[in-house]
Amino acid sequence: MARTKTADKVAKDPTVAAVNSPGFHPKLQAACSTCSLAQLCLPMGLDQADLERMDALVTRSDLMHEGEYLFRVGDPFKAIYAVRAGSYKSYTVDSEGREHVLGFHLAGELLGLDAIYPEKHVCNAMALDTASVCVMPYDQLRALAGQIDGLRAQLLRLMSKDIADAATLAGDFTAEERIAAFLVGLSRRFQQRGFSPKEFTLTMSRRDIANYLRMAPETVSRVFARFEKDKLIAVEHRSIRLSDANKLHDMAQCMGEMRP
Amino acid sequence: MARTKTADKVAKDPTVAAVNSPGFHPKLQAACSTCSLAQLCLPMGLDQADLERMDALVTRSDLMHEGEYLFRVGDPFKAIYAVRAGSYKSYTVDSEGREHVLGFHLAGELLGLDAIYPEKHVCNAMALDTASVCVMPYDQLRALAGQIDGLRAQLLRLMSKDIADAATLAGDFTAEERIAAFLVGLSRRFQQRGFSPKEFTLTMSRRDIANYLRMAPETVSRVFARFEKDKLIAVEHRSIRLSDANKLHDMAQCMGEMRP
DNA sequence: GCGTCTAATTGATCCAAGTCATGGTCCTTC
DNA sequence: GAAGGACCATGACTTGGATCAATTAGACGC
Repeated sequence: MARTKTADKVAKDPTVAAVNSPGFHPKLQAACSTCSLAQLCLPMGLDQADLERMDALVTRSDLMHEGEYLFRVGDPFKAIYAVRAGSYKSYTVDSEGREHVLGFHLAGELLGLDAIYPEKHVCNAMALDTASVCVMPYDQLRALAGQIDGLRAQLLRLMSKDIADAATLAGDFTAEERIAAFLVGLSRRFQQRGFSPKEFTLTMSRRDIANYLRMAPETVSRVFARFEKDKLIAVEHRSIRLSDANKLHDMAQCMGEMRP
Repeated sequence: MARTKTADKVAKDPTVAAVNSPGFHPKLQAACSTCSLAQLCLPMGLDQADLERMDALVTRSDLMHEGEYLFRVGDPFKAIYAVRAGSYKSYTVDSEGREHVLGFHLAGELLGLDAIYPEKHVCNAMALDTASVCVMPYDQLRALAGQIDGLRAQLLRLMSKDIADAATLAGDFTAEERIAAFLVGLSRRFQQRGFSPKEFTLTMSRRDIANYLRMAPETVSRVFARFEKDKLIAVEHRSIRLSDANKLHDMAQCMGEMRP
């Protein structure tokens, strides 16, 4: 069945929209020049002088807690965000009240790129755990991207990647293929961030995973159970161990890379 | 059922890869400064002087015929293309041999953006009818985007739009919702290009539409038939008349905008 | 420690859409 | 203009995964 009737209502009560709320005043300088994520993030490849110019425009948000919003649909678009720590999900709610998870965002990944065109946010971004972001005011970022070739190139690269990844996700694949690709993609992303690619903890609920992968939460449970029976993974609550990454990789192969 | 087993093999024989083939030498200057599509395309909003700088880097391709390739998976990424006339489809073929249509591209729309990150093409782009493109060598384009604020802004806007559109398409919707959104989206795009939003001709086959929308070709036929019975549309071969655009729009509402 | 709440699992049933099969229509091509 | 071949439409049947229902397991407050 194509559409999950379970693509259900928003889980959490709308709590504070941390960054755009009136009481929020990011003041802390961030420092791309000393950030361990710089090689995954926008400053990739910049030299020391250019990193310092980045530092001048980037500020960090306060710590946000699970369920808090970074931005909401309709908020004016002011800045691109880079996840500094923790993780976020982005999602929309359609006119039928169904929720659609667009992505999960880990440290070093950008949020808000889809708001450039309409100049307002078109999705909600919610912290999945204790998290924070670097705030890059778009006008300033765009201006700096005019001056620094490497920054401009990397911004375009990262947007290009988002386009390709979204297109892959849109493809027609079975539940098993999608889940395998999801796990393999997460594994790779954790590895890039210096964590174990074999064992990691999911910060998102089964419901969010299901919603992201266009299936019912029950299907996620069942496929996890089947994968466990087939000794591909070991699941316990939200911690996952990939026991047979090769087999999983084969199953995910058809989707190529995926960036959940 | 999630995956269309009918996500079938490539339809046409691989014919000449027109632009990247050895014999292809685009020489004709294109002229953004006099192009009627400039307000939809990359040069949107540029002044006369900047348009002339665009003219200097843009060349036009020869006319291509139905079934010819603009680029193929694995081709080195050299340029972004803007559709000048006619239409293209972009698609991948996965490791199981299933075809996945990523999009249909009309005049003024860009092709090749997903190749920036990997520096090679990750999909095939095939002409659906007699068509041509403007060729914008990426290195030069990126350099010029550093110098012209409006060009940089528009490039980022268009990529932002692609990200949002791909995410929408990835969502979980019924066959009827997806087809309604497809028709409404096409209608709007034809209108933007000065054609009737009520009556237009599909350049793509039912099979391509189905593949793009993640369903079987039979489902497209059946939904078309149902829409016709309900007096929403009138179909004859590949020409479509939207008889009740409002109703269609309501059905598509849940997907927001869509750019097939 | 005990009640409450929500997330997750598991089983039973159902249905939207996929698959298979047939026939029709419109091109080409020789 | 006959033969071959894409397309496309439509009916009959099947099925992957959704839905519904019941149960269990943590998490949190008091």
